[in-house]
Amino acid sequence: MEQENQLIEQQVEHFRELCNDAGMKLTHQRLEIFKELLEAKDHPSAERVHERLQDRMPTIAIDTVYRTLSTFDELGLIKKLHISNDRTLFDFNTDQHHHFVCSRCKKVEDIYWPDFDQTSLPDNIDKVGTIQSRHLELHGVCSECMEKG
Amino acid sequence: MEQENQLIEQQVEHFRELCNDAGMKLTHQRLEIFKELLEAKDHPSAERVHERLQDRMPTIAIDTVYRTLSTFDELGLIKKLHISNDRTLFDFNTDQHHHFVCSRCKKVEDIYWPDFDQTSLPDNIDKVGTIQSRHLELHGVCSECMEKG
DNA sequence: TCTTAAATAAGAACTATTCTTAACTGGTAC
DNA sequence: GTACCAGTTAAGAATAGTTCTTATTTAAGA
Repeated sequence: MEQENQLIEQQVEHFRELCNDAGMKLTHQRLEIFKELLEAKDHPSAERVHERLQDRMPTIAIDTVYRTLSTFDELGLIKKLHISNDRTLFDFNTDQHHHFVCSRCKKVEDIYWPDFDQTSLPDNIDKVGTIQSRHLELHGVCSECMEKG
Repeated sequence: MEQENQLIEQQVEHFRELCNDAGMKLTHQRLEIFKELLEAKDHPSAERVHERLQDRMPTIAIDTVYRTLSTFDELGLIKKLHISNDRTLFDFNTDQHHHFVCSRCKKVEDIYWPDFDQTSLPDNIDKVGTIQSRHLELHGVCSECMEKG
């Protein structure tokens, strides 16, 4: 518990610096959203994040959540996911990884595949442009849904 | 020209069978949208498809375009693309391929990478679920945008 | 030609997201 | 500590892509 608090304090300090470097105010709202994403292990929508903040910040506006998540995305703290077009999901895992999407329950799971990350792209890719990132989306049926038949 | 017409006639015949097999009426609207997608080499939105049909079918409703494209998606004739979350794009290329997305001009280009298509997925992927398809998204800056500086 | 279930047009409705505006606040200068 | 100000927020209106509702039309089989 001591260690955990210390770890969080470190992260908050890191966030404080980030805000400072970006010339951005460290607001209560931004800090709480930042703390929330430290704990999230899934890929929530903005609405879901807003819901989770209700206990601590009952008056925070959904607009603020959208705005803050977009800001964090620009800072590289998180990534927007465009899996289905009805809502944007947010990924708080900044390690290089990919995604599995269950076509039944719509669950999204992180996939690590370092071997693939290191393979070089097709030769003729230069003609297309300069590649900055690669993201693989695997679609199928997750184990839980498979068991349910 | 003779050959071209013949080729289109074959495709239309193929479409007629598809409708028949699916127990679906071959309507004027569906046929025109099908013909349109035979020629499209890009990744248009539903609105864009609707625009392109204006000459031939000035009274077709945007709703019909959305409905028909969804139907075609379910039939496997086309694929919905969720690149950015502000609009769904449609991919009329049914060959196995991937996509490059330019972060500046937002252009989407098809990428073929058969070697990757044949590599087996990570060993522990079975734990996650049964994989049915893979789709790679490469992000970067396209050659045209690079030249512009 | 008749019948009927399916499909369409038109526009209303819906929903995720962004915008507008007035009030508020973090950070800095005094 | 206090005052100031640019940046931020809350609230709700506005926007835009997409889907729904309903009356009308049509493809396809009898």
